[in-house]
Amino acid sequence: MARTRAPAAPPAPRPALTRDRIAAAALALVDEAGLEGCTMRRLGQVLGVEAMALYHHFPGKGPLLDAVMDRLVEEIRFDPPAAARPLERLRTTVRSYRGIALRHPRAFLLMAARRFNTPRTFAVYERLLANFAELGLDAKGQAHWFRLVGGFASAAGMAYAASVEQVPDATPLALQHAPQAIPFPHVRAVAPYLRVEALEEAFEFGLDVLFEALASATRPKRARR
Amino acid sequence: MARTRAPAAPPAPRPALTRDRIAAAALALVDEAGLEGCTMRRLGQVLGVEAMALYHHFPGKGPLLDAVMDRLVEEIRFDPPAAARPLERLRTTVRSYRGIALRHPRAFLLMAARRFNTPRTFAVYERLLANFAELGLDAKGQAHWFRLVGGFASAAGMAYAASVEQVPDATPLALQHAPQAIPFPHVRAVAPYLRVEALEEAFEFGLDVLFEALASATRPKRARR
DNA sequence: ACCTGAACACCGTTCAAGT
DNA sequence: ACCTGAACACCGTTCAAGT
Repeated sequence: MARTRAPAAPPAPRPALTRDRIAAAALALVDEAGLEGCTMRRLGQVLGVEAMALYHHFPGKGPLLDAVMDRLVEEIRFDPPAAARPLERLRTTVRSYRGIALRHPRAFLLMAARRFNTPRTFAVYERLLANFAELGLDAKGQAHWFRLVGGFASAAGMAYAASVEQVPDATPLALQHAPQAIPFPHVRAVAPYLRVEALEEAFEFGLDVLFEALASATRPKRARR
Repeated sequence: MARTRAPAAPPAPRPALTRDRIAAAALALVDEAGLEGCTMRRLGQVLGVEAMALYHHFPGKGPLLDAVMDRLVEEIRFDPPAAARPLERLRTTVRSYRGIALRHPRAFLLMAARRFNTPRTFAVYERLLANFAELGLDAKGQAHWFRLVGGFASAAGMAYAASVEQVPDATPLALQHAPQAIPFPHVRAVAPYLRVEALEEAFEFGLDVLFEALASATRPKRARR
């Protein structure tokens, strides 16, 4: 019965339970076990505490997931204005947003499916929209380009997540494993370029198209020099 | 105890349980109760059967959700080649894909997060890629433009779904309900154009940008006339 | 204030049994 | 072949109780 670990020492003076420690453990658990594997009970177990203890720091699982998102958006990179031109800084930011999917493929769904609802995530919106504003876009233009560029980056992250994720209920993926068996000629021909190894290039292609269009939409019409 | 409905009649000669009837009921249940509300037990109840009976038609919930996706992709519109030019037919198809979110906001997440894995969904890929091929794109170009245009449409559908969906664990949405309280000037200025009422225009804006770029990328270089 | 333990109302799925 | 009923191993969350 007795576990061999820590024989007689005081029962592990575990660090105090805080919102930050809980959110960090939750993200780690999602990374390891997936969103459906991150349960209040397992999370409590990881933290050496009963599941119910978590409810003293978060009113429920929803707000806890919001805190996980707060941690994810911290990985978005905003270069200082002096670092490069507005368009190039924006490109860095968009790349880093999609890059979250590479490090947290199982958590990225939160970014794509949950609303941004916390002050931290709103601050991210603020910096991002400020960057669009720097390009000379008015409020409507900022919204439109944000939806276009942000939507594409979000979908690109999801595409990566879906490609590497072995969700338990997924049926076998012919596209990835047996392309020669596909009875559709176009799909068969394109399959190599839809594989996970090709996602990086496809993302950069899309970025180039979008930023070229954005550059030409925001370039001053006269005084072109 | 006795229910008033159907007093003494034979116990409702319910139609035979088939994969199609189950999938249709599942989609209706998702539309009504959301993805998390569509449980095997409730679905059985809707169909007048024990939950376990469903396992005789589907090996599990994953394949059942694949069947729901099969029903969703049936709503994607492919106009016949005679109807319009390839670019305009493609635009119709992309619009109709994002339109699924308008009719099935709670089910659309399946399209964005689950892999296409059934013959029916592969047939959709085939018709879509064939349309890209008509534009003169090679296999890699088809893949890249599919990722770009399809990703944008997918994200646009998700944006709509997230805007209308009252997920139970969502924290109050300041952006939608109390924009004047937002302490971020850019967010506050742009908020009106991010609301659900503005999504249609933002989607059409994105479509215009993408299709203009696609048109210029596939336009024959010489013989421009 | 912070955590526990038992309980409630659920899940998806397995398995043996019915017809 | 098709469906049922009981059971298993889970969920998120409530509530009363401990310290």
